[in-house]
Amino acid sequence: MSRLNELRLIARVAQMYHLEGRRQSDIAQHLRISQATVSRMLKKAQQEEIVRTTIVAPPGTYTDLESKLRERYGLSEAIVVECSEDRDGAIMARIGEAAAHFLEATLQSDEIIGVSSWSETILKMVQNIDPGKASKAKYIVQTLGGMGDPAVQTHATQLITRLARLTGAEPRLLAAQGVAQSREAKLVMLSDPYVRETMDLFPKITLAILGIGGIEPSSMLARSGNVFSSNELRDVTDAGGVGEFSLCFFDTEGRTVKTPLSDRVIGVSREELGQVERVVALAGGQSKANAIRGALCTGVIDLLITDKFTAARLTGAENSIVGEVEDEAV
Amino acid sequence: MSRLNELRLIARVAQMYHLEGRRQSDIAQHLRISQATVSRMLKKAQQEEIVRTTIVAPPGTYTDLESKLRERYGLSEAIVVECSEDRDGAIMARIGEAAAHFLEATLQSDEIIGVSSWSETILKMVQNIDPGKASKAKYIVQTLGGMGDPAVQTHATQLITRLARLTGAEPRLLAAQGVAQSREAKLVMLSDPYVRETMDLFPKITLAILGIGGIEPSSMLARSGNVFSSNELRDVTDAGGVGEFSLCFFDTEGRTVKTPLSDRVIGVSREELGQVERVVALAGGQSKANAIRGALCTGVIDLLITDKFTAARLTGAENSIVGEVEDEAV
DNA sequence: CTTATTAAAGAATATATATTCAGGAACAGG
DNA sequence: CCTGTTCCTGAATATATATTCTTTAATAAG
Repeated sequence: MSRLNELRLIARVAQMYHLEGRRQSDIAQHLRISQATVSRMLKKAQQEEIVRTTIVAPPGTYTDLESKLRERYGLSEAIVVECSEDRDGAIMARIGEAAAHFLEATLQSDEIIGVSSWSETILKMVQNIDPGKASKAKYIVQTLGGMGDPAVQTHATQLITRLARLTGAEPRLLAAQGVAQSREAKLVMLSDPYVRETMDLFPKITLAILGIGGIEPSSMLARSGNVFSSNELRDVTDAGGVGEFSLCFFDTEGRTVKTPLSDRVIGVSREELGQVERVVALAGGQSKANAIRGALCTGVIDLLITDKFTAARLTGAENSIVGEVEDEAV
Repeated sequence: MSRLNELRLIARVAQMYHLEGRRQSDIAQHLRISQATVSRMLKKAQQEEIVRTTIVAPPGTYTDLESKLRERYGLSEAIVVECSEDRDGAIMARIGEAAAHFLEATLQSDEIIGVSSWSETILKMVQNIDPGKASKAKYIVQTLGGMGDPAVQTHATQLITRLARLTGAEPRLLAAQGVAQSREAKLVMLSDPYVRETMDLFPKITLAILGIGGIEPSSMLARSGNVFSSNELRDVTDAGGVGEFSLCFFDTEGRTVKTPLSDRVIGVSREELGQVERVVALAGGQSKANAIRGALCTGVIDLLITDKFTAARLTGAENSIVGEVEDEAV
């Protein structure tokens, strides 16, 4: 019976503290007990579930999917964005916005940011950065050489340069092909002092921003400006490759898939990425689910920004998200 | 759109703080923002009602009735106890228990406690005090002389003495009649050095514990050991008197009701009670509702301990309490 | 193109809260 | 009737949190 009286007092203390917003010392004085006791009572109130705290996720946020992603793939953070339709265009736009906000909010001074230049999602991110909202970064480092068509290279250069301007950082471009014609050609390029200088920054990158690519010959070949032959791609898929970031290929379990191609890539290595403090991946869309899953299994990625549809596929919660869900195979 | 991204971040911060129990600085480090920002985000989360805190009153407690009592009568605190049946015996027992716990929990060292000796509810309180749980008080002061029958006087003395022992205090008895035969008889008693000594403590009382009495001739006369005549009581009721504490009579609005009787009472005055830091009243039961209402209106009482039925009557919430409610006139 | 004004953020700091510590009492087992 | 043990306090203190202050930059008005 006196337990009830004790709980009543605790409930009253909790009421004064949480609902009336009074200070503990004020409550203590009011009830002629010590502040320490009030603090202990409040702790007990939590334990006894006399106070219950609920987080109401704002509509359009997917706290649960984010939690599942974090737990399942050991991510440091996950951001799942609302997206009305499961179309790549819309998805990339939403992810880009979220990534831009994330960058604005959490960018620290003097960071060295590595960017794998030619992902469309990253482009969307850059387009959405509010100039001045992001604090000063030090360098924006291009972590992968350009691809084929000089026009595309220009885009990459512009993306890096623009991001550098937005963050007040110095751009460090990688004036080289992403994929050299041969191992020898790669060595030649590496001997270029400018290339070297940029690549020497790779181990100093504090924040890497990656796109994740799938390996469907069609898009891959197109994107790469026909640097790869169909045969080379088949080598990758034959070895189990399901996707890549910065042209580091991996299989479903996230294991590195090494092919002759690997030796020709000029860009940041998986090992170097593993050393980076924060690796952020931006990716979403039906076709990429498998690639993303593999990427997450590499353990390289700290933070994933994706859309709700992809998040649902990745967590096996296809049927639990609000709104229409397609039962696309994963 | 970026507002959503901001809210998402806030929700995540709230989640980490409230659900995962992480420190703000930890969260700040995790998200690469300053602790100050986390603090601000958490405040915003409250404002935006992303975090909702609820106090779940333990079953058997009546937070709502307590709030209403506090608000309606300007009480510092109110305690409403559970009580299965609306019977005076059960009610007094429950109130006594609650009062005992209250005293144990909130008694400070070196307090001077005034007790109006002959209320049965107070007796129940004393019976329920856990020896040693209450900290040391200084004096237990009897604030009203004994009533009629010497046997009853003995009870009063025992109550005071016992409470004194339980709290490690020194008992200060009022060796006098509660109601003198005449004004002259009162003056005689007041000249007694022991009586004087105790009464000199009245202004120094830091905590007064009162019972509240109604004025039905039957019980009142019985209780008083026929000190009052029916006529005297009629004087009181004719003047609008509805109740008393420490034989200070008042009407429905809490105004003092002064009759010739008043000059014969030997006990603490209403004015002296008004000066006391904490005045606790213990009272409940159908028959006393009106008296309690008047008592609360005097403004003398800081804290009321009562039962749920009485509380409901006092707040006009007869129909809103859980369980059976009698529609007794108030 | 200036010059207020506002907003937002982190560093420094003030304030509030949690925890450690020491003391006292109850209890159990010698 | 003693211990040793546990539990419970409040005082002192360590720690965490809120706020102030200052800087920076954006926006609006002149």
